[in-house]
Amino acid sequence: MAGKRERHKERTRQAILDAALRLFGQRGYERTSITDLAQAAGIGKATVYSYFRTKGEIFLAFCEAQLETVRAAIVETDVPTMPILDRLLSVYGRDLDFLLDNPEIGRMLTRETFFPGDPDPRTPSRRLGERYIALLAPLLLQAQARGQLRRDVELTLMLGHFYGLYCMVVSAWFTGRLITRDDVFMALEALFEQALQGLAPRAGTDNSILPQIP
Amino acid sequence: MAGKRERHKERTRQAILDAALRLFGQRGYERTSITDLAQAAGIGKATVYSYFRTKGEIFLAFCEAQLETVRAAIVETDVPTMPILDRLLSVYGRDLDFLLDNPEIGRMLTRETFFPGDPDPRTPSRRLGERYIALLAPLLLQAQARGQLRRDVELTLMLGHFYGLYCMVVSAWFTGRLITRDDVFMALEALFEQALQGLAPRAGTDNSILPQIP
DNA sequence: TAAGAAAATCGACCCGGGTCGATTTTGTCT
DNA sequence: AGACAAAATCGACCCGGGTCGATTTTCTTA
Repeated sequence: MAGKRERHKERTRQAILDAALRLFGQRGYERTSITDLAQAAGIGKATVYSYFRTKGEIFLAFCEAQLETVRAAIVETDVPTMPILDRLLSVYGRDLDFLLDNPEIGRMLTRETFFPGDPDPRTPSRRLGERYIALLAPLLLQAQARGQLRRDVELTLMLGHFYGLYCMVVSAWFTGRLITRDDVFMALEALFEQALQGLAPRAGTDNSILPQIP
Repeated sequence: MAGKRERHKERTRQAILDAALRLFGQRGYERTSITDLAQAAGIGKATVYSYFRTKGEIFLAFCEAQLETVRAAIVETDVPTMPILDRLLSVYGRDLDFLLDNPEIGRMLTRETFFPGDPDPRTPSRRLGERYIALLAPLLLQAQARGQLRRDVELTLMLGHFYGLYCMVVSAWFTGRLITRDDVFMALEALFEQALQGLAPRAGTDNSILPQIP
């Protein structure tokens, strides 16, 4: 009988995550103490720390489970034949919906994704970023192949471009510059369009009719 | 004699900030406790809290002072006649230098600027964002007036665009995807160029020679 | 199955951020 | 000057995240 210990550990770990799911959802992250989690999981406080190194790590594990759902919905509703702009908006739109529906979690999660507190690069928060890349890279590659995107730009940079604009929009929501889902979504759309069209003036745009000042 | 009390309060406040400047710089933020600050400022611990609401607020006050220097250098070296791309790079380059030279402070500061922990919008971290806007808006307006930027795009959106890309680059540094100052700077330059040129294919670019796949 | 090693558990504890309420200082009014 | 109110100060305390080391449980192997 190989791995009775393993199975037991796995069950305990899951018990902690279950407790987190329930308590975080119920009282929120801040108002849930490690002791609470330990009690709900039926173990001692110190034992929690032999499963997770910090409270934040529990939170991230909790988030990964949540995001699994969101991501599933994303790939499900994605329509590969649509223009890249629509596809991108649809992908990020899902994520935005989740954030706006779960403000407290959303705040912490975004924060941790873009600017992880722990400088150590082998921490779970990195996986969140990687997940994004894995999700978006194929979209962009396809769009490149179809001539909807420039081919002379490194994939990473293009990915970073859209990712950065998304980050900006979320940040604006964070800081109260954008409030409703519509505000946020429209800003994202406008920025993505700008990214595709470019901010430098193009011939034929009405902005070129004004005289140029040297 | 109006305001003896005021003057005294001001002096105490300054004493705390001086202590912060010294101790944060010496031992770092995390390793400096409120008690340390209080001792160094020659007051009781609880008194600190009648000047600042949280430790983070002290940090932000400390940062504002630091950034004052950086900002001064920025406006000083800015050359209004240069192309907008160079001006933007020069502005953000200053900031990047500061971040890279002061990693611990830089990490926390950026984090707090983009994703403030306190949801309350009247907190000092907001001022950091506002400062940015005040710094960049004139640059962009001038560039618009000179025909270097599209005129049919709202200023806020354009500002957000560059700001977002900057955010992305800093985030990539944070998460160890970009390491050296050169990495970071080149990425920023590439992204800004993309922003100006657009990511959609343009006639005359070598990317259009490949066959298009419907 | 008994002994000893390795892993898991947990209560007691440390530490630091933040609060409370009693006490002192300062300013005001007569 | 003296009495009174308002503001400022601070030591003692609370709370929660995280650690330590002694104790218990499980696995190994002979």
